[in-house]
Amino acid sequence: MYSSHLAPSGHHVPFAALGLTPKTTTLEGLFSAQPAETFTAGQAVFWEGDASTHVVQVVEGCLRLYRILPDGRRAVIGFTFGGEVLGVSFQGPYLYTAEAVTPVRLRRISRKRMIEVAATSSGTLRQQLMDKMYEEMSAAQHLIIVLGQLSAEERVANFLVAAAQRTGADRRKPVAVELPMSRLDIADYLGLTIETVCRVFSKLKREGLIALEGRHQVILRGIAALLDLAGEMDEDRPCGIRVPARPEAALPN
Amino acid sequence: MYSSHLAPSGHHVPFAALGLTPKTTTLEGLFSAQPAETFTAGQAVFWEGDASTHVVQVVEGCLRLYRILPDGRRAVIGFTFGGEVLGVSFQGPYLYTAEAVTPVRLRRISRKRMIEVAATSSGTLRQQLMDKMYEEMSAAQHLIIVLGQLSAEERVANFLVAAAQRTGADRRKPVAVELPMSRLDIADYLGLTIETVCRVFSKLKREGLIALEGRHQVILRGIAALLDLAGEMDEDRPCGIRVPARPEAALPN
DNA sequence: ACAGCCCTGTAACGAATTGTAACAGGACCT
DNA sequence: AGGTCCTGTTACAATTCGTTACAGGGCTGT
Repeated sequence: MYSSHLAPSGHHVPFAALGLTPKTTTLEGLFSAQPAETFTAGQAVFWEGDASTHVVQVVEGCLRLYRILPDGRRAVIGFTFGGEVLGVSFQGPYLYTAEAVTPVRLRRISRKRMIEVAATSSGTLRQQLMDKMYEEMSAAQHLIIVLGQLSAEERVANFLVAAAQRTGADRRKPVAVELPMSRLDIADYLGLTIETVCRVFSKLKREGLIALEGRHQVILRGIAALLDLAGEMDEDRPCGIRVPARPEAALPN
Repeated sequence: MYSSHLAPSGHHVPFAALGLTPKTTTLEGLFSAQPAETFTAGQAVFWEGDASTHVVQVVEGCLRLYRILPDGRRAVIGFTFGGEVLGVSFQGPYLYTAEAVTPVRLRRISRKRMIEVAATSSGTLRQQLMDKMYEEMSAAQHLIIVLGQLSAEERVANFLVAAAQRTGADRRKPVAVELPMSRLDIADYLGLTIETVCRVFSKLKREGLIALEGRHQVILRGIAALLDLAGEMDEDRPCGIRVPARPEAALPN
């Protein structure tokens, strides 16, 4: 989401040309050697609390990541789309359940193997893993701010803009965004109710900022306005106003 | 915040006894070779957006970690206390500003050095770094759930229980917890206002669950009840009710 | 000691969000 | 085609939380 160290392949050529097993010095190399597995919508890929035995790369489709609270509430932590990698940072049990929203194709590598390879290979793979973790961390902290500080409208605007960005579409012109997940998924992700999500969608539609094409497609018309609504929290755009620390130094506070 | 992998020191003894340079195979060893720096309350250790040049271990005191939003709102991401390590997962710029709440003593290691050592040393240090990242990730996701799903009262209960746990105090008996940060810090951390935090504190006090000793100390009387209020979200206690995926498989959803 | 300031606590009010309920629309089944 | 189920939408009532205002307490500096 932040950097593009995950170079769009094109790096494996030498090894492929030699007709050898795919090189194991990049994440792509490792994953591409694995068979693709298929999951139907609603099927779980792994469960919260299970030993994190694998690292997953989604090839195609959409996963929702969530936890269930003791009282039954559900917190959706995130969504994973094709081309994205999942669960790199898990030294302990999986922190969430991953479930297919749409039919999904994915590849898995055992964590054990990943660690072995990372320990022996050159620094490239290690670097990629670290980058992935940083991305995961960035995404988590972004969500923390969305949930902690933003209003319902701001949250939805953020969600839409983030979805648009994920597709790599450029700003400034209307973009059609696929939202394969249900309104409930979105609500549980944004810490809102399904009704609030609907209401905000309707409001944005009335204001001409978006258009709804069926349940799973939204067309963003006023991206600039949406970005504005989103508090421009979309990108890593630190508003690093270096407020000189208020001189409370002497306080025991 | 979750586990206590950071054993409360007592590990360096052998090497120190030999009078050798501190071993570089553990985090503790690396840090203990660094001089302790001092920060006064309110002073920043690093700024959001800066290149993340160092990894920090807080020796004593309390840091608050926060980001400022474009419109001036402040989101406190977390607090770091003595014995805890900070910013392990930063491959890119710092994601937040770290500022001393109380006077702080800390040690720093340059990230460059950390990477070099991790690359050459045995797996121990790498393992420790990964564990730290997993902890950071766990903490972030815990906060996501607190901010996204819990009510004001549940959030405060959670905060108190987490603070108690951090001290390593055992449940079941009253614990005195130091809260060096201000009410505003707590409010910005929990996504509430200062007044709401106060109200909930008052309510918990009325109900006899806590007692307030001055502004910076809380005595938890009914930890069981607080845990209950907190939704028992305190520990990594996954309520992994393996709900068999609702058979929406056939849906295009 | 006193004034002044900041942080904190309390209460009344209002706004934002949520819950409830009723209805519309599409997908699937028979 | 008709019926049923599920998702999504809208309106209205209920609740939570934020806003505003003000009072108390501790620390600072004169």
